[in-house]
Formats: sequence, structure tokens, C-alpha cells
Amino acid sequence: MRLTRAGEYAVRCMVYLAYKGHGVLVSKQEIAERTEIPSYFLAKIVQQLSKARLIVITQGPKGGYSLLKPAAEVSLLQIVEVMIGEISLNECVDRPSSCSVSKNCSVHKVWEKASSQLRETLAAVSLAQLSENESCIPIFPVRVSNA
Amino acid sequence: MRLTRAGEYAVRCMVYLAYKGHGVLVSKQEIAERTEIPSYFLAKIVQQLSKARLIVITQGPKGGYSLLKPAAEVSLLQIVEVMIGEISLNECVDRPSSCSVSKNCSVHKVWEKASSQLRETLAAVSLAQLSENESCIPIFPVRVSNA
DNA sequence: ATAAATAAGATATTTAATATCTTATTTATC
DNA sequence: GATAAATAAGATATTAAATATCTTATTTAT
Ligand code: SF4
Ligand code: SF4
Repeated sequence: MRLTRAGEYAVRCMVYLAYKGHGVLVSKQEIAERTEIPSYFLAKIVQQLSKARLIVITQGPKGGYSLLKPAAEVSLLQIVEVMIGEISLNECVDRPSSCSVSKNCSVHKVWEKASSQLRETLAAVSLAQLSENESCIPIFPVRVSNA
Repeated sequence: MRLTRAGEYAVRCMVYLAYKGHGVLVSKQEIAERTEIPSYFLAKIVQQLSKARLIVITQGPKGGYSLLKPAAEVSLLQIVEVMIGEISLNECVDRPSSCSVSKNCSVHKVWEKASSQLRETLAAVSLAQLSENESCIPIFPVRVSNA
């Protein structure tokens, strides 16, 4: 009952892009280093973010990634659900047919309520909010080179 | 970001015991059949519930399981957390040291809030509530024998 | 003493998540 | 147009967790 690494990484990547500014092109290498995401894994993640129309990918030299929409219009929920699908805290919430008693189950109702409550909480947070306070964004210290 | 089967089964088992009544001894077979839990898996689950002092196990012929505490004093959260540990929706919530920026991370705060909100929601539901309405408890129809 | 029940530990099996590799494509620059 | 620098996309390992099952031991009513 925990966010996957892929979900966590997607959020970091988006917050970093928002921090760099709307429409600003940032290279994969820079993102991978500053947010501590394995470079190859980041490549997989941005493909999904791109398909979901949250970012734009530019190929070729000087290529990289940038936000497609203003950060105020993207919620934390959207980012997370691109990576892990619609949040449901029990299988019967998104697939009621998976359990034959779901129509009359008191526990089912609790998981439904808890799931929507969680989704609302995440939907209420925008990417803009997450990146507006310079001192409080998930960007990692630059590594000192060993050279 | 979803409850495990073990967690789901533990809840079913506890609700069934509450439905049968406080202190009433119920056999493993009966529970496994009526709540559709694989019998061997149920054995593993009750061991944990017993260690957590939520149920009492009686060995020998006529053995089985029964609630240790009144159903009103057991919350859904307790049952779930016996099986999956304390709920935290991101690794950095229960292990802040796992991420070097957790002290100043806006995203971290959201996951902390969401996690405690979820825990509160589940803590507010008692086993008694879940089993009080006869028509609305997760007990599966008896299977018709093929004999 | 017997047999019916669960206990406890070990072992498969399955699934999902994570990470990496390889080949292909795009595009700025010369 | 050729080259090289970047990402795209699909394939493949690797790892870890969850799920399920098996085996042997223990308990206890009869
Ligand atoms: S018993 Fe209730 S809570 Fe459990 S899976 Fe079925 S509908 Fe969902
Ligand atoms: S970047 Fe923030 S949200 Fe992500 S793991 Fe670190 S502290 Fe948690």
C-alpha cells in the first residue's frame, strides 16, 4: 500500500521541470542527476508522461523534456495515476466484479470512501504548489565530482 | 498502492468471527469456506492475528479461533496494520532517512498528510460496525455440493 | 492411545516492480 | 548530405514481494 518508485520518480521529474520553468527544455541527464533517478528508468517514465500529454519530448542534440501544461493545471494525482493507474485501495474498488459480495459489503464501502478521499487529497495539490517554494522542493544536492 | 490479499483475508476472518459472536470458537474450515480464504493461507494469517492479540487460537479437536477483544474495541486499521505494517503511502513517510531531501520536501508533506488521513479513516471504523448489519457483511454464499 | 484439529517452519509459485540493454529514430551542426 | 548527439521503443534481466502450498510437530477431546 505504497507508491512505487516509478510513481515517486515521475513526481520528482515533473517538479523539477516545473522548477525550471514552463516550456523550458531540460536534458534527460540533468534531470536524472538532480533528482537521483536512474537514467534508464527515467527514459521509461517520461515515455508514459509524454503519452499522457503531461510533457513534451524533444529529440536530437539539445533535446530533452519540458512541461506541456502550466504547472497550476497539473495535479499530483494526475502525475501519480499516469504511472500506477487509478488509485484504488482494494481490488474490489476498481473491479467490484472481482468479489461476489461487493454489492452488500460494509468493508467495501470503507475502501471506496478511503480511496476517493485519498484521490481528493492528491487532486487538491498542484504541481505549481509543489514547486513554488524554492527552499522546499525535492531537488538533490549536486554531487561533488571525484576528479 | 493497494491492500494485499493477506490484509483483505484478515479483515474477512475478523468480521466473520465478530458476526459469530464474541468469544465464540469457530473452526478454520468454517472460516475458510464461508469467507473464501485458501485454507493454508488462513493458517498463516491467524498466526499473525494471534501474535497481535486480536484472536485466540484453540488447538486440538473442536479447536478453532475466536475474538480476544470485544468487536467494538478493534478497528479496521488495527487489523490491516497487523498484516501489512504501519500504513505509509511513500517510503519516505515511515523512513525519512531513506531520502536525503525529506526534511525540506513539499511532496513529502503531502504524503505524510495523506497517510495519516487514511490511517484516521480506517481507525474510525470498528469491527463492531462492520459486522452489525446482517445484510451487509462480507460472508460468502454457501457452496452447493456437487454430490 | 487415538484421532482430530491447529502450529510452525520450509519451500514453491506467481506476480509485479525495478533496472538495464540493444537497436532505431530524430535533428542540430558542420 | 554526413556526422554525432540526443531520445524512442522494445526486449530482457534482475530483484523483491506476495501468494500459495507442503511437511512435520504439537495439542487436546474422546
Ligand atoms: S469482502 Fe468486501 S472488502 Fe473484501 S474484497 Fe469483497 S467486497 Fe471488497
Ligand atoms: S523527494 Fe520528497 S516525496 Fe520523494 S522520496 Fe524524497 S522526501 Fe519523499
